Amino acid sequence: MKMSDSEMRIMRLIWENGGAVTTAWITRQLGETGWKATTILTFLARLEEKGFLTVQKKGRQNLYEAAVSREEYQRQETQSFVRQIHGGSYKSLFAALCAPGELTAEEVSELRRWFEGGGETKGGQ
Amino acid sequence: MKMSDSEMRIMRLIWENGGAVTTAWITRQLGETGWKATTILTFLARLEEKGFLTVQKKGRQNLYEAAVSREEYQRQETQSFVRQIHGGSYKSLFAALCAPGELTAEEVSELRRWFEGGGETKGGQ
DNA sequence: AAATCGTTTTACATGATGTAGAATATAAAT
DNA sequence: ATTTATATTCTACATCATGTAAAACGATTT
Repeated sequence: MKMSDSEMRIMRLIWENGGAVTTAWITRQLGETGWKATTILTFLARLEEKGFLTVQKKGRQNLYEAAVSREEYQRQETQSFVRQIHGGSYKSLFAALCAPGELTAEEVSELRRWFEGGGETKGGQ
Repeated sequence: MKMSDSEMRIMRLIWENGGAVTTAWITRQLGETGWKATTILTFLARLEEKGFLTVQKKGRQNLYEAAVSREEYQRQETQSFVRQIHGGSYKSLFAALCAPGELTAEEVSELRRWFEGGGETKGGQ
């Protein structure tokens, strides 16, 4: 299941926040988008249908919480991306990354260092 | 510009073949799909509109040729993928790749070897 | 009882995709 | 030259995802 750009924007907020959030809170964060309240609720409902959020009621309000972590989602998407675009070949992926102009020399050496260290990372986005 | 699954299937054939191909040739390769001739021609026309193919006429037949190499397309898609899913962070991408169960130990060491060799590859997908 | 507020339903336009018949142009056969 | 076969282009349409939000509903506060 994939999320649309708008849905992703909402998920990013929830992921960053960490815990459960109310519609009001989300709406506040999304102030600059100009999205109407019902529009936001539509996105939230779809995120729930798709299994990315769980909803629980507190009085008449909804509390939303991530059902899938950002890391988990990124893993899934990365896997499916490598399959789709690179025919499942990680070599192909790395070749694309290492094409001139893709990664800076610094990023490459960071990658190499990281590789030599056994690939343990928690940082990054 | 993105290509759909069906379009991609056709592009793969053309990329693998290398040179310019006729509709007849493509149709032959796609025998098992059961796609009607006009369906295939629709996909080809869309690929041209999107700038992935060039067409030239030879008599009343069309000759199609890739306008974008597979590598170029993969680079583009990889870039846009990292931006979209990993917020532009390569570290995030690597973290996703190295999550337990993503790459086999063998794949990791193959990648390391490849990396140490300077990242020159023609193989892979 | 009425007004308010948060949520759920329903609606709809737009664009991508898969699918292919109809129409057209053109080369081949008679 | 006329008919026929064939390749291509046009046109069409159903389905799905997405963005957008009004209408309806239910609980609560006034």
